[in-house]
Amino acid sequence: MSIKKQPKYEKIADELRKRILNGGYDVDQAMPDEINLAEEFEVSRMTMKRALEILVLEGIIYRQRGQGTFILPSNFSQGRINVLNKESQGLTKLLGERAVKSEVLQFEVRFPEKEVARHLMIEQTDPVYEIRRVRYVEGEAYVIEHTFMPSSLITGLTTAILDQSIYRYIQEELGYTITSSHKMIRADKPNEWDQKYLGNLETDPVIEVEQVVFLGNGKPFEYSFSRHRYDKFVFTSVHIGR
Amino acid sequence: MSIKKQPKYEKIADELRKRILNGGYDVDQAMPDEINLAEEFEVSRMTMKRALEILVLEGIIYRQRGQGTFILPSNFSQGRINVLNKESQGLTKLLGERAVKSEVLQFEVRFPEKEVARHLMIEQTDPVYEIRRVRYVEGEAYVIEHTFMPSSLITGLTTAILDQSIYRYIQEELGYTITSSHKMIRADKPNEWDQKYLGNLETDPVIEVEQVVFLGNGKPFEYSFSRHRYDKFVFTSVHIGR
DNA sequence: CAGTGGTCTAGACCACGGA
DNA sequence: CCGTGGTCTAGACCACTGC
Repeated sequence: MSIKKQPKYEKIADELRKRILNGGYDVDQAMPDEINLAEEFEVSRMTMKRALEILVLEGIIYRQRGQGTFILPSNFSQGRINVLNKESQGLTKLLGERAVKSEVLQFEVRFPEKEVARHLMIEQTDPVYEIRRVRYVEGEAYVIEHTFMPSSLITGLTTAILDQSIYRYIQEELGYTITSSHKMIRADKPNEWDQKYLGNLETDPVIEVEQVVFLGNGKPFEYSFSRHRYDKFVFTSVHIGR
Repeated sequence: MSIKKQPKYEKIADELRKRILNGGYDVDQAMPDEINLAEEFEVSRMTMKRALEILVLEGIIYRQRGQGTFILPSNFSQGRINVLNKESQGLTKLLGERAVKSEVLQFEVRFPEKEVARHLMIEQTDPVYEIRRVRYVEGEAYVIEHTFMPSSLITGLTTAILDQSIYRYIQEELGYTITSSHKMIRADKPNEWDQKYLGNLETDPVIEVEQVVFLGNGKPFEYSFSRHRYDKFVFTSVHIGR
């Protein structure tokens, strides 16, 4: 449904990813070399390299000079919601079929503290929305979000929107693209809010994600603290190289 | 001191990173465009793109078609040790000047459980080292590591090495290169070991990192669980695009 | 030595944003 | 329209691995 023009290297990466996950290549031996793949997809070698590089960064394959390209057996199992380093979509999209509901605890406009203004790259005289929501997955509380957004940028927010997905509103109604995010992940002891709304015991830790999210025009539009139930989430991350 | 051949795009990225951090470019306006930069560094436009792409992925700059390349004000402050998504070096290197010491709690060779063998991509009949260490930074306990390594791959380990840095041994003595890692980060309640060795209270959470680390030849050599004091670490991660 | 992936080039063409 | 970054090419040359 996405009408977006997708570059060749992305289409190829998608196709190869599908093949690999469906067992289209033998795990025990090298995949076809990049020259053959380039011929098959009728692209230049550089473009094929770029497609393969995506899969390398996703941790799906590894490549070795003089040897070939090999599939990396997928590690790690589940049980918790897996928040990949490569996504910044927000819960609603992350879960797909599972029902996500929100309860709005706070929704107001005010002047930001210095720290908030700094992260949003605005002046302290530019008003921001301050929002607190509890997010429920299939009726169970999973996350408390505490979010700041510049009201001049994200206009027309209503509680009706907050009940659903802010991200969808920003992308579909306001027409912005969301391109990048900077996250800090840490653990913390539960505070009163966590205990009250996440149903946490005094001894249940929370995972807090402090995040700045950017639009395609380079402007930060969200500065938020999300406190997750420790038994429901895990954060994965792949690092390559040097 | 590194005798390694460094590609042009890395050298350029290093130089630009230095300039940006030293205030060499005005934050309020676009950096020189890629054509001019390519001329300055006497490389092709593609190579300059690649250098700039590194900085984009590091979250230092952002680029916009039709607009230019801009510096992204560095967000986030400190107080805890910052474990970047882009590193897999191990504590010793991460800290540099700060004194890191280890206390070896366990060091033996045995046959691995099924899960361990699976993550290390070996048979259950291939023996592994099982190692538990407490890592101290300036005399204070920061992390408990529980590590498995194939003994056929990482040969000649001794307690003397474990007292220092395993990674240094692998790279400098065994001559391997460490290229990538897959991490899962989660929070947990402290167990007996955490409370005993990290000096944690019953209510202090820990951050557990489950990790598989790979050598340049694609072989996993480490499967480990590191439990960090929640008040000493933070994990950062930058996500770009699409 | 042959076969692989890694780097780099010079240039074409496209897409987007602002004047 | 111009100036920016994004995609893609065809090919050269290099570096590493294993035979």
